Amino acid sequence: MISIPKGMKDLLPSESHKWQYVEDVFRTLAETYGYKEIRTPMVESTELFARGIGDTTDVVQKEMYSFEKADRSLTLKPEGTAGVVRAFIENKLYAEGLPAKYYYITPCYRYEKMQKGRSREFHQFGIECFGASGMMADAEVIRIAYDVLTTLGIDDVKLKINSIGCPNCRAEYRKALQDFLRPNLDKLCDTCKSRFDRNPMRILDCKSPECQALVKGAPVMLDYLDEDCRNAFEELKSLLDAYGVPYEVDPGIVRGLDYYTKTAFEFVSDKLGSQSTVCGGGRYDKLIEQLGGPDTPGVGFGMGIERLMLILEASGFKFDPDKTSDLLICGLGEKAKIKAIELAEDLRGSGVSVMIDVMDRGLKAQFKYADRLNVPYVAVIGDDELAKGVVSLRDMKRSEQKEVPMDNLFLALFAGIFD
RNA sequence: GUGGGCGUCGUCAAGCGGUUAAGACCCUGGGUUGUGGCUCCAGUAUACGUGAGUUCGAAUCUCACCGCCCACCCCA
Repeated sequence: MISIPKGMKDLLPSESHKWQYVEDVFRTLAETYGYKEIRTPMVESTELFARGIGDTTDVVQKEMYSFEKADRSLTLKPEGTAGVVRAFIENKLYAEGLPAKYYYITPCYRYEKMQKGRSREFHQFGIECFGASGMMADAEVIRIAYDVLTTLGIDDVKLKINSIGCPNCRAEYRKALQDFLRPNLDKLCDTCKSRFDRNPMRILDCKSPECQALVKGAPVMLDYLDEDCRNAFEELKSLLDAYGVPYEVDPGIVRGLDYYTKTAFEFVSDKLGSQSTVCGGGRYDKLIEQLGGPDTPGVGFGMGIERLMLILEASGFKFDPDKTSDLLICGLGEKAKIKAIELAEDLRGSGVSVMIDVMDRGLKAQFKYADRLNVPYVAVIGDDELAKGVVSLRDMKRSEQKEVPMDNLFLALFAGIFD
């Protein structure tokens, strides 16, 4: 047997309607806020991610699915933003006027060890808003993510926000933090020692108790924001208030992708095991320029669909039952089968979902089949019905049956003849 | 890359050194030749992850490998 590669998962028919529902909620909401869908390729130049995400990040250093083809290094997209930015620049979409507002639904690939809420292929939907430097955009982006969650009935996810400043204030903070930690450098855990130079901010949310203790009283990024960044953060908070989005400030939120500036946020849930983030995002004012575009600010988020599903399952969300068809037509005998096909085609032309048994089974089996698949109506055509020009239409829920003229089948189905 | 847990029919799940390896669900057929869900009966299945070892004898004990899950790390 050839089995599925590790870290991959089939989305089976019994689950797909749930995904369709969730994706539809997102799509609809994004468009409600004026965002348009953009679809970019699965495969991009490796360099796009190396430069965009940052070549010191874990994602780029050890998690990318990269391969060589015709002397080019290509990579399966590990996240959604870089591709959208590339498309924005390459197609000169900035010439169409700003802001540019896009949403996407895409698979992403990261070569990681699997656990709850984490797989090597995962799906993400997200939005990007390019061109706005003010916090109105950040607040709107966060509001949309919040809207998706609440529309899906999720009320126990917490929003954490932070500002990680601009390159200027961050450099200063970084120094202050390193000065604070340096005396105890050798007491930090091994991973944190290696973080000290590379990314000291990560030490702040290390889980080892020793590091936690050493980090107590460390300087906080928020205290090192320059005036512009500080004002922006204050403005963001009041705009979120205006939108009615509850949040808590968490100085520990540090996004793992290098391109973030100022606003950083996460929606976290306690239903996800140790992978608590269902949605993450923030502002990236230098990314577009860094990738060769005009100096254009941006802000966006990505939401993990698998993780969203885990939350929905855990909170007992009731999806609409998956209904296969509206009607099953049973033709008994050769002539009746032909008639069944004609009727079925006719109804399908009117948008009704109709099934006909293709296994040549007995009537009883066909009724079982309809029952198993939750088909609400069954129409039987036998010799009697053929002679009279009717079908025996059965309402499966009520266990009631009536003869209906063949010409009237469509009307009968929607006129509530069993009422 | 580093830890921990677990692998018995399609699914759930007994069994813990000697059994024809239970049971339930699912599926198929039947209980008046054209009617489902409930009930009754019957039927189908190459189920002990793989390979060695211990033993008269292994699903049951040992080891290795593989796979799955969870945690560290990182993130959606």
